[in-house]
Amino acid sequence: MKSQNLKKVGLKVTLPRLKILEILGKSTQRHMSAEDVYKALLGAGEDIGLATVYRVLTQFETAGLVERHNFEGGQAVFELSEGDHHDHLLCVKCGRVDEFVDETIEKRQQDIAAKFGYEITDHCLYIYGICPDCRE
Amino acid sequence: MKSQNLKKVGLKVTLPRLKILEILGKSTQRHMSAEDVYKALLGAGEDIGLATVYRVLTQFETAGLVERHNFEGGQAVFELSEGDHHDHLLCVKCGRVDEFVDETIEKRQQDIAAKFGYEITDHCLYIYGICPDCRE
DNA sequence: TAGTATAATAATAATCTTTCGCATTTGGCT
DNA sequence: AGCCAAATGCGAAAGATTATTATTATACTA
Repeated sequence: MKSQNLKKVGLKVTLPRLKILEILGKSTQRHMSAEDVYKALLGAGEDIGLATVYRVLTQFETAGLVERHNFEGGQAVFELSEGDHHDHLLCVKCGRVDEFVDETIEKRQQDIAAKFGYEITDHCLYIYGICPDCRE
Repeated sequence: MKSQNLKKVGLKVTLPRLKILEILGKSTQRHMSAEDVYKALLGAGEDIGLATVYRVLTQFETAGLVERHNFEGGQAVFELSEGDHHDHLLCVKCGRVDEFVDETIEKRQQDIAAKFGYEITDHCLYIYGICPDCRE
């Protein structure tokens, strides 16, 4: 139940928040910009302001319900957190996004951070390229 | 000689371009935002517009003279390309940036891209954390 | 070396993304 | 049902970047 998630992180259960969670969960694109979410809401007949979308997404990020990614191209995108960390492969032609997990890379990152004396808070790996479909 | 670099990539040798290259090369910060470069130019007594800085940096990026990074926090940063690819460690407290190269990670990325059928055009790995100095 | 076509710059306006401020509304609790 | 704090909506504002256009500088040619 979505409302439980919200309560758990100390956020009131409001219609905008539920609808935004629903959009993020149901959309065919896992990675959506605030604008994308806003348009999807309008399309679903919900009258929710863009400012609210931004505000809510930022709160969700802080609460750990969604992750924000700064891909190339100006706007940040958000995706529902599902416990598992993963990295991204992005097609520069069609915008397709694939996800992957690689334990070797994860471990190396830990090693590197340790070598430099950093305490890791977060990390992201973006591989840009041309996806199989766009290579003819 | 800097002017040779410019000619090589088909850009006219102009004062703004030379000065921007110089700033990027001499600054103590290797990673500068367009605004940083602009301020440095003003500080050096050069009267070059911010729009020109953006335009030139974008041209340099296209020409492969500089790399643009979309770190967290809104504005893009640029650094002089020096042949060698490297990744970044960033301190979320003080903004310090360290660079590293890891062959194991590079190889794994190739493997992953191959597995998904992507032809890599670019990639970036950002590890965010707290640097040794900021950990007391 | 002067003349000319073309590309680059400056300045400003425009655009795009994101955030802020404040009046109004809603949710959670009694 | 009723209150208080928190959330929303709307519009304005802020910040980053790009576009427009008239002016200026560069590269090339004679």
